[in-house]
Parts: sequence; C-alpha cells; structure tokens
Amino acid sequence: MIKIAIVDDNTFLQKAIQDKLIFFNEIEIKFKANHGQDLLEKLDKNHNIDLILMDIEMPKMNGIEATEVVKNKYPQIKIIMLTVFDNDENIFKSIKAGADGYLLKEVNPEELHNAILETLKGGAIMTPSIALKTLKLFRNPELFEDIPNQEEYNLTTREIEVLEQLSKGLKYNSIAENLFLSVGTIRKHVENIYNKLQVHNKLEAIQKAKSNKLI
Amino acid sequence: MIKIAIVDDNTFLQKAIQDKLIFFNEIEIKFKANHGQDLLEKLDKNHNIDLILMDIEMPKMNGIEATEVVKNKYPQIKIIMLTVFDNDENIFKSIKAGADGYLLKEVNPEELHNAILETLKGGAIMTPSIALKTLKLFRNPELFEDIPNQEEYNLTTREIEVLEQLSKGLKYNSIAENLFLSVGTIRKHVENIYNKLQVHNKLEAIQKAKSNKLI
DNA sequence: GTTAAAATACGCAATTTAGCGTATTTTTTT
DNA sequence: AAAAAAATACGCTAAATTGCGTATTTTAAC
Repeated sequence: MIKIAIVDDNTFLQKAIQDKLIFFNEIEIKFKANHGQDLLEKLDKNHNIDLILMDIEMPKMNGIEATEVVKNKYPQIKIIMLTVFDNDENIFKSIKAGADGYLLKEVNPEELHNAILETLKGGAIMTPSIALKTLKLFRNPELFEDIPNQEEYNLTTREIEVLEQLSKGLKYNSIAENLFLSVGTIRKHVENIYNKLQVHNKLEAIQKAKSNKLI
Repeated sequence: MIKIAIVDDNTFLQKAIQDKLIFFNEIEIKFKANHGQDLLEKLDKNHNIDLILMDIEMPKMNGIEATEVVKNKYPQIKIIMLTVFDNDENIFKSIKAGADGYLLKEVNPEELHNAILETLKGGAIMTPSIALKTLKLFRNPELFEDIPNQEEYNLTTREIEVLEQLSKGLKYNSIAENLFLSVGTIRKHVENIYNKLQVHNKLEAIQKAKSNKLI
C-alpha cells in the first residue's frame, strides 16, 4: 500500500484530489491537513507516510515552508506540489525547498497516479508547462536572483515567437523565412511588440522581455 | 500533419524510432540525418520541419552542437533529445543548447507521441529520471558555473567600453556623447569589434561577448 | 627615439530598422 | 451570427546600422 497525505486549505479541493485516486486501490489516503502547521502536527503523531500532495497557497504555514520543514525532518517522505498557479517564483522556491515534483491541479487521475509511482521509484515529474519554465530558468541563471513582479504586457503567442527569433540576432527577412511569413508581417509584429513593451529597438525589447520572463 | 526529422548515426536506431511513430498517422517523418552536419545540409534545403528528434553521440557534429546551431538559425523548430545516456553533463549541455525536451531511447511509443504533442503545444517533457536530475542541478547552483571557454579575441579596453554601452541598447550617438567622442569613432570601434568577434550586428556581438565573459 | 598599436575621425554606399497608416483575412469570443 | 482580437500584408518615409576605405594623432613597447 502507498500511504499518502493531502495538504490543502480548501476542503473541496482536498476531496477532489482524493476522488482522483479513489480507484487506484494500492493507494491509501492516510490523512488530510488544512495547512502546513496542521500537517506538521499530524506527522508528529504519525510520520508513516510515503508521499505528500501539497498545496502552496495556505494560511498559517504555506506549502513551500512546510516542504522545507518536512524535507528536513523526514527526508524519506516524497512531496509533490499540487497547485493551480505555475508562476516562476513558486516553482523555483518549491524546488529549492526540496519538492520532488510539481503538478497543476488540473492533472487527470492517470497522470497523478503515474506521478506518484514515478516519484516513489525515485524519479521526478512535472507537467510540461512547468518543465518548460524550469528549462527557461536553467538558461537564464541570472534570473535566479530575484523574481520581478510579472507586469502584464499581453503579448500574443505569435508576438512571443517573433521576439524569440529576434533575440537570436536574426534579421527580419530570416525571421520571415523561418515562419513562412512576409517581411511586412514581421515588421508589423515587431511594431506591435514595441508598442506593448514601450521600447524602441530590438535590444530594449529583448531585455524587457527577458527580465519579465516573456522569453 | 506534424513534420518530424530524425537525427541518429545508427540507422538501426533511426528505424526503431520511426517504427515507434508509424501508427500515429498525423506524424510524418520528413527525413532522417546521420549526424549534425547532415542535418544542417538537409535543413538548408528544407526547413519546413516542426520538430527534430536528436541523438547526442554522433560523428562530424554531435547532437548538442547541432542543437545549438539549429536553435540559433531556426528557433521555431522544436528539438527533443533522444539518447541512451542520461549523465548530468549531457543533460545540462543540452538544456543550455536550447533543447525543448529530453527523453531516453527506451521511451515507449505512446510517451514519445505524447511528448511530441506536448512540445509542439509549447510545453516541455522529460523522463522522470531526467527531471530528477534537473531538480538536483537546480538545488546545486554552483554546477551552473561552466567551463570558461575564454577564447582570445584581444579586444582593447576602449572596445570593451563601447561594447558595454552597446549592450545597454544605446545608439551610436548616445555612446559618442557618453564617451565624449565623435559618432564616427564609435562606428569605427564597432566595426573593429565586429571583425574581432566575427559577427555582423549588435546582438551577436553582445551575445558572443557575454558568453565569453568579455562584458 | 623609432616602431607598433590604439584611438581618433570622416566620407560614401548599401542594408536594416523603425514609425505610421491602411486593409484584408483568420481565429476567437460573446 | 455578430463582434472583437489576432494575424497577415503592403506602402511610404526617416533613422540607424553596417561595410569599406582612408588618414591623423596619441599612447605604449622595444
């Protein structure tokens, strides 16, 4: 039997997670906790737990702090973060705190089950959107320092795509070729990007995009 | 239709990968290449490719170098590394080179298919063992310090100074004002910098300077 | 003190970027 | 079905960048 604990301040979501696992009969929900402190108290009474599914946003003690404490006190217990938000700060802090995986709550039952098995086998799992963010963090180690407040620029996916190509030093006609578009279209996208970011040349656009983790 | 290229020096393994995808009929193997150089030549003729499945250990040009080149020239093409080895160095270098995912060759057909779809949707995928290694790398930031590839470009102090200003996004006449020089002089310095670094525009110069820690 | 390297400066031509307007088609949302 | 947003495309003009040549002055090296 695989012994699981669920930590979430929203009892409705606690139940939703439990329901996703109900049909896998080698899985046993040992207990549920409403926040970090609650979890610590319950672990103090019974730490015979294989894996914890941990929410992040919680009162008293949030999931990241709780992860750090648990991983220090009970390093053998695996922890998968299970949250609705996938912002860089949470991902990064969770990893630093020692989380073994990071999933969005929209995960389906099979994926969650598989994630639990893989994690207990010693691997790690992430949803693709999270994995992508970790890769991006890897490529920009300077972003490890501080997490600036994500301003809202509302760039479209096409605009981001153009920005990415711009950031490689490609000129408009190469970008046009790469994306099978006319140069005029690229120019228009660039113009719109500049307006949205309030900049006036490539370099400023790229810098602003990077510091806001748009690319 | 999803247009795929397979790059592997072992034709037997090429075939094995192809076979894994043969039953997914929205996937089309556009071509196979035997090594990095072969890939680049084929992309030169036809870059209408959505995703590349890339081996790492190959003659002529290995998968990591090839990834770097392709990602610079055709940033819109996704690349999944597909290899038998999962050592830290390869993983780390692949990520730095811009790979969008990292799978072991033992991956089963469904997982590979799913990985391709997720990657094209803009996510990233990794096998759990790889994901674990990336998490570990995250927790040991000192591993980020890579080999200082200090090539000798012999930039003068004035050139470095100009390069630093360039990297802030300043235009020539602002730099001239800042340094109390004529615009013509700045232009000449920039030209000399470009020659020394073997590049042809600001962005490339800045990237090369940064990756060689000149600025 | 001569030589070499670096820094300074201009001119011309070609290419690339940037700013602004307009307009059609495609996709998404309501 | 209608409206809004996104993606596509072109034209005109101006500004900025890049490439190549030449030349003088200042600084550093031998």
